[in-house]
Amino acid sequence: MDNIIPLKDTSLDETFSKYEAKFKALADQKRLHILNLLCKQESTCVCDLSELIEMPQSKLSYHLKILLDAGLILKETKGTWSYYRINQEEINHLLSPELCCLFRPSCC
Amino acid sequence: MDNIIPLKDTSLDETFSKYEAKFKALADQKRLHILNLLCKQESTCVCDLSELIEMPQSKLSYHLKILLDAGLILKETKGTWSYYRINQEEINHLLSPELCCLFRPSCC
DNA sequence: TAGTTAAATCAAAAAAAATTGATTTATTTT
DNA sequence: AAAATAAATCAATTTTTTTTGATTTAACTA
Repeated sequence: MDNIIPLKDTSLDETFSKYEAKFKALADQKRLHILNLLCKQESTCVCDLSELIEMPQSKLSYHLKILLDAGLILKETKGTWSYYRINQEEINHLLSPELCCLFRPSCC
Repeated sequence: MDNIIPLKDTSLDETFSKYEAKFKALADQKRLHILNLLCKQESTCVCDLSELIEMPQSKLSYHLKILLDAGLILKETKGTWSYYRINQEEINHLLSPELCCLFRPSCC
């Protein structure tokens, strides 16, 4: 019968760890810019986004993966193309209504 | 007559830059833990916090400075002591009501 | 006043994250 | 089928952030 009285609050640690990943994903100008563009675009493929944001493809893919892993965006693959869009629900759970406006189409 | 039609939206860049700093401050487990503790503590000096969180003083001061520079906490100095407390207003502007609960005393 | 304590800062080292250009895999087009 | 395109991944490098322990400055305390 171990761990009846845990020495530390593990669930709180896990909570912090979870949000750390999400805030890390948000903690970058380029990624905030990507999120802002994805808002206005419905669903966009990497090559179009790459032109829009003026960023080389491999670099963009790197940043998209970080946003995807954090659950802030969603991906749908059609053939060779990957279409990304914002995960509005997740953004809404995370950010203030006021801030959501930066990352929500036709709000405010 | 320069810059009548700016090539880029500078104000949006500035906005992203501002939030980048704030999210960077939030993008760390230890700092989230500090914020959570400061919520429950009213106002706390570094030495007490250092014991609570089991973190050496210089390391704690480093992280407190990051939170302070981002405007997420406030500092008041009394003699040799520095008392830190959460900047509730700023947190509320930034995070969802649901998330604010993690960093707000007696909420939820 | 001398000794102690609080907390910020510093410089060096370690760790983590970002950038770059090339490669790979799969798909589409000609 | 061959050439071209989309996008993920990789390895090497660069940049940024964090950690560590020591030092400094100021203010308490005995």
